[in-house]
Formats: sequence, structure tokens, C-alpha cells
Amino acid sequence: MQGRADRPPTSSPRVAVDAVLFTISDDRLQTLLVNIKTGPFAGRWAFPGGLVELGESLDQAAYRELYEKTGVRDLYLEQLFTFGDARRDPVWHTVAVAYFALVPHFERGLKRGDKYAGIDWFPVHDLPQLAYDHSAIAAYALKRLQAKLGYTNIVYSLLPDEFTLREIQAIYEVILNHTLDRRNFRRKILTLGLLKSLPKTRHGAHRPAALYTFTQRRPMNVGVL
Amino acid sequence: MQGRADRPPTSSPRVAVDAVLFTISDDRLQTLLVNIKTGPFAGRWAFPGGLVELGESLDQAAYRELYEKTGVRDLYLEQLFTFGDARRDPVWHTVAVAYFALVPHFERGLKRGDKYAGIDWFPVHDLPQLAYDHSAIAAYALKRLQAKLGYTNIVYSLLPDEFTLREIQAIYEVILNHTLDRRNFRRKILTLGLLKSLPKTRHGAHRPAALYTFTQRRPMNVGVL
DNA sequence: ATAGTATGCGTCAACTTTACGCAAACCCCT
DNA sequence: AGGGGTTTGCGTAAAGTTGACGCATACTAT
Repeated sequence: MQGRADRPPTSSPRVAVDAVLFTISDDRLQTLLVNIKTGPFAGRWAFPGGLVELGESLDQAAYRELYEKTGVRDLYLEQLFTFGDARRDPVWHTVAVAYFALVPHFERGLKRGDKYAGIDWFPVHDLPQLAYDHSAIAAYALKRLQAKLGYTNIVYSLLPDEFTLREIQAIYEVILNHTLDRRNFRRKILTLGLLKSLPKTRHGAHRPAALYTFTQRRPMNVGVL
Repeated sequence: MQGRADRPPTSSPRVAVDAVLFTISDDRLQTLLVNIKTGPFAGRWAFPGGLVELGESLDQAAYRELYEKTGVRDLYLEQLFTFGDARRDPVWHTVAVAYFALVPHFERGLKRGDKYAGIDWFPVHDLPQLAYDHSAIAAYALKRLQAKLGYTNIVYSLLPDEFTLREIQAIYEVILNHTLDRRNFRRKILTLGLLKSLPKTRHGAHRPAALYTFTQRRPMNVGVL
């Protein structure tokens, strides 16, 4: 239930959205950070985000902020958690609704505008000191991303339309940060039913590998959860 | 990242917390609802909640609102999801951070004050029409509660210090809304490692049943998730 | 004592997971 | 042209988990 004032609040927490974008680059899992220009966290890195506007849904705000600040569009953002400690922002009490997504690596769109002192990708296992409580957000987002590998097709955004099992396995290994057995991975990923094999093969330096595609190129869960 | 204004927002969404309290009463899973007195949803039922105050964390706000409106204390609230559709509250754009908890049944503390036209428990499978988007919140909370049965000791709050396996199984059956095999349930719940058996038995109308306790009487997860 | 019922223990089949063995298919080098 | 090296595709055995269910035990009620 909400309060029932007929006028806007005179003094209450602000609402912001923050987006944790994951990608794979240089065979490492990386996240997009912006460098803050002013305020008590000037010089520190943080996840891109900003205040929710009146009349705009949280999802809309997340997509808008991300587009305005990084140029990224056409991605699927998923709500992660809401961080609401009163002192997480020393300037003004700000509740942050965190989102996360897996996106293909890109460099274009970065470093536009002068809203920030910088914008760049950083390896998740080697992040700089972050502003606000963004370290906690990072840890939480990574855990969720790893869990989702097991029952969603979330990695489709990192793969071209056709790919080999080796290629999708490499992505799983980078995200999970450990190696997987080829033969067990094949069986596991195929029984999930998210892939279908194509009557084509890719020729490389060795035995040709069969090509696969995702049956659906949009967010899908498998199972009841 | 948040905005960096040095003064409060002049016009932005409000932040509210709502709490979905589950209990078991009359062998049914029920939730606590309050009846709204004024505004566009006057007469409708909704989950108890209210606006977050400046300087107060979301968790604090959830506990405070719940205490003020229902008298319930000493419970463990867990954040569920944040609902932020711009039109979910027709009066003023209000973002709602939903919480949920499983609590022992109580009647005391209800119907105090005149903030609401009523306050009562309703069976989750037979809810009245709810205000705002609270039907969606109810569905989401139930799903999460059911999932948590499998890997947490969340039901401890519904059980006395000592209990039989039959008693804990009954709770699982009511929440999951289907029967379970006694022998398989025993094996499953014991391998979770959340219970320990006592050298005592409870005598009833039939063969005495062994008594068990929770090894930890606070929220615990089992496994890596 | 006997019938009735709930508890405690165990088993079997089906399925899943983990750890590997091994041949097929290709490139590269001599 | 043939052999070495490497990667793919397929398969299998052991261990663990899940679902269905048989059955003796231990109590109360009559």
C-alpha cells in the first residue's frame, strides 16, 4: 500500500536506476563503468545510471539512462535488486534499483558527451574502487548472472547466429570462471533444449565442428522456476 | 550511479514499501491485508505498507510500516521485487519495494487504530480484488515462498521449538498446495541438514513420533545459491 | 487381545551427474 | 603421400538423486 497524499512528497528519498552491463572481451568477463566528475565520489568509477523521472516506469528509466549515457540499445535488462541504505549516497538519500544484462562487446558509443570523466570496460575480477555501494551491486549481479547460465539462454546475445559448441562453452567458462568438461557440457546444453543443430559445419584447423543456433533469440527460461 | 543534486528532488516518484505476510491458519496459507479508506482504491484490500521516510533504509521502513500498521515485530523480512510502473498508483507515481515473510498466525495487533477500514487474513487461493498492482505482487511472492522451501529453513517461524516430521510436512503441503510422500519428505528434509533429531518423542494417539529442532533458528540457505 | 493407524526404515527403478576412454576428421609437416 | 598433433563427436561406467511404495513397529481404542 502506498501513502495517499494528493500532492508530491516534499521530502523523500530519490529513486535511481543503475545498470550492470556484462560483456566478454579479451577472454574476460567485463563490466561497463563510468567515472564520476563531481561530488563526494569524484574520480571514482560507478555503474551507469541516473534518476527516475516522474511518470516513467523503472524499466523505461533503466533503458533511457543507459542509452543516454552509453548509447547502448536493444538489450534485455533484468531487475536485480533494490539498494536502499540511507547513507549509500552521502548527498541525498537515494534508493537505487539495480538492473543487469549481458551484451556483446562494443566500444562505439563510449566516451560521448562530457557528463563523465570517463567510461570504460573493467574486468569483473579486477575492478577499481567503486562509488556508493556499487561493489555490493557488482558482487550480487555476478552471482545472479552465473546462476542464470544454468536455466536460461541468456548468453545468446554474446553469440553470432551460428556457432559451435566450443564457442558457447568458452563463454560459460569465462563467466563461471572455471573450466568445464566438453562432453558433459555438450550433453547438458543440448538437453536444455535451447539450441538446435544445423546441417552445416565450420572448418578450421582441425576436425570440422557442427554449427548450432538458439531456437529462440529472446530471453527464455527452462524448467518451472 | 545517482544524480548529484545538492538539494532534494522537486518532483520525482515516491518510494513505498509493501509487506506480504504469509501465515498458516485453518490449514490454509493466508496473507495479511488492510482495507483502504480513501482515494481511488477506497474499499479495496491491499498489502500493508507506506512511504519510506528520508534517512531511513528500505528494510527499516518495511519493519516500521509493518509494526505501525499491524503491530508485528521480530520477523525476518526479505526483499522480493520492486514494482515501478508509473500508473500503478493513479494519485502519484509511487515505486513500491515489496517484501515478504512467513510469520506465525496472530490476531492481536490487528484492527488497531483507524488508519484503515479493516485488517484481516485472507487465503492466498481466494483473495479479494486488490488495490494497485498488488495481485501481481501476491503471485510473485507466493512463487518465491514456494521456491524457498526447497533450500532454506524459512518455515522455522511457523513451528514450535520441538516438532515432529509430520508437523513440518503439513506446513510444506499447505504452502506447496499438494501432498507429499511421507518417506521421501523425511529423506529430503533430513539431508538438507537444517534439522537435528532430539532423544525425545511425542506421544499421541498412535506410535510416538520422534521430535526434531532446527539447528539454527534464523534464516539459513543450504547449497551455494 | 485385536483392530486400526501413524511412524520409521528400507528397496527398487528411473533419471542425472561426473569422470573419462576412444575413434573420426581435419591440418600441418616432412 | 603418410604420420603426428589436435579437436570434435560419441559412448560408458560409477556415483548420486528422485519418485513410488512395501512392510514391520509401536502406540491407542475397544
